[in-house]
Amino acid sequence: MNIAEQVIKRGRKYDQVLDGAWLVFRRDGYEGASVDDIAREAGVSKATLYSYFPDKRLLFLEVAKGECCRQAAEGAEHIACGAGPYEALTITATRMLDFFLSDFGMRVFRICVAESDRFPELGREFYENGPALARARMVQYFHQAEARGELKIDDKQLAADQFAELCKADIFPRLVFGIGGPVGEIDRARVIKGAVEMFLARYGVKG
Amino acid sequence: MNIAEQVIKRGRKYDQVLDGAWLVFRRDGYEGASVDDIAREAGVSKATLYSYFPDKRLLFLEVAKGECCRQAAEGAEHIACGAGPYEALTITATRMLDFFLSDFGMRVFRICVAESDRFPELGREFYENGPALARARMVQYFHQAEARGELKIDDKQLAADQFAELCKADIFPRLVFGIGGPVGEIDRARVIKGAVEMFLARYGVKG
DNA sequence: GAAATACTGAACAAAGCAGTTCATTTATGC
DNA sequence: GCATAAATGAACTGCTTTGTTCAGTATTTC
Repeated sequence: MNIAEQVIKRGRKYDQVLDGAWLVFRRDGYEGASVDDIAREAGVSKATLYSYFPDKRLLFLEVAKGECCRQAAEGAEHIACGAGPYEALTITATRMLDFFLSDFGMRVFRICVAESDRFPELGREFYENGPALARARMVQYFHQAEARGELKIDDKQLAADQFAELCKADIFPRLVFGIGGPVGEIDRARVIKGAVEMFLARYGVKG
Repeated sequence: MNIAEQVIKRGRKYDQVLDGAWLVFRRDGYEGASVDDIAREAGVSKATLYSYFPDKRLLFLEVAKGECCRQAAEGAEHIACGAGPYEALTITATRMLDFFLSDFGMRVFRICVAESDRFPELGREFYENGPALARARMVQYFHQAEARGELKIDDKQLAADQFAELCKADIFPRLVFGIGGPVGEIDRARVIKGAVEMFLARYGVKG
């Protein structure tokens, strides 16, 4: 299946190690995760682990990069389908919130923030494979919508950033700081509707 | 000066310890800061430190709480002064960005995110003494502005959250993930103008 | 100036950590 | 079935960490 990979990094339990490491890292963070824990969780001896990766730091980087790429691949579905801008934006906002609210999204964000001193390249990697891609896709959509006379946007990049940010209103601080229980469907709908309406009030073409 | 405090927590170098601890914690994070470092930085022996605080965890909590309160006190200046909504919102946005962009704001945010598992109460403390206060003040301003016929807002809380979020557009991700160098005055002006214009397009009363 | 209190510095125990080593076992290729 | 490569596990080094202890020194306080 992946002969090339097995040649490059010899060993059949390579993926096992990565999976276990990702599990432990996202559970305990970088410092909190001990190599013994990772080896145990991966069902692999520590010696095996160290035969793949020279040290903990590089293991972490490899895990994080892999996750970023996987995330980018999954998010590759196009952002906006047909219909009018109201529907397209609503769908986009829903997708974004799905990501923010997912356990995965939150973990990745937390780790990036916490370890960006130790791993400067990590934040960049995540940003370029996540938010930056989404933004590029939005800008592209804005061009099309503008050509159709649905929207009128001068600074499209800023508009994309604004929309992404609007989707986080209320919800994001609550998540990040752990306030007020789980975010319900009602909260989500309120924020999404608010974001779309605000965006269209600014950039929509009346008609 | 503060006799009461000195009675409660005896010892003359109490504040020295708090100051040193805050310095080291914000520089190295919770795990990264060693008690020896803190004691050295505070100019105090480790034994003295441990005579004030039973353990590292509680020292950190005390430091963090103190900083949150101090921050709340400093931010108590009223958010919006006279003039029209455009000017008032611009001033508010500028203040918010000042905080986000400050070394202090970023540190606090990073620590809250990183340690919110270990210290659940910390995120709440910060949120209620910071963002929540600012929001309350904005909601209050919205009421006044609406009474003056300047704005028209149904869900004022959401509007406040949206505005705060708009101020972070582009800038916040760049800071958090360490992308693209320092944020310049031009970037700031662009985002602030964009936030105010978008907000007024949605909630402003045409005239 | 003397008694009470706060502080120091250095050593200490106990635990946890990353990373190494190696004799032994297991799987793989031919 | 045999040779080679991969994996094991357990012990071990060396280091850092938190938190304690205590004999001695500085600072208050009256």
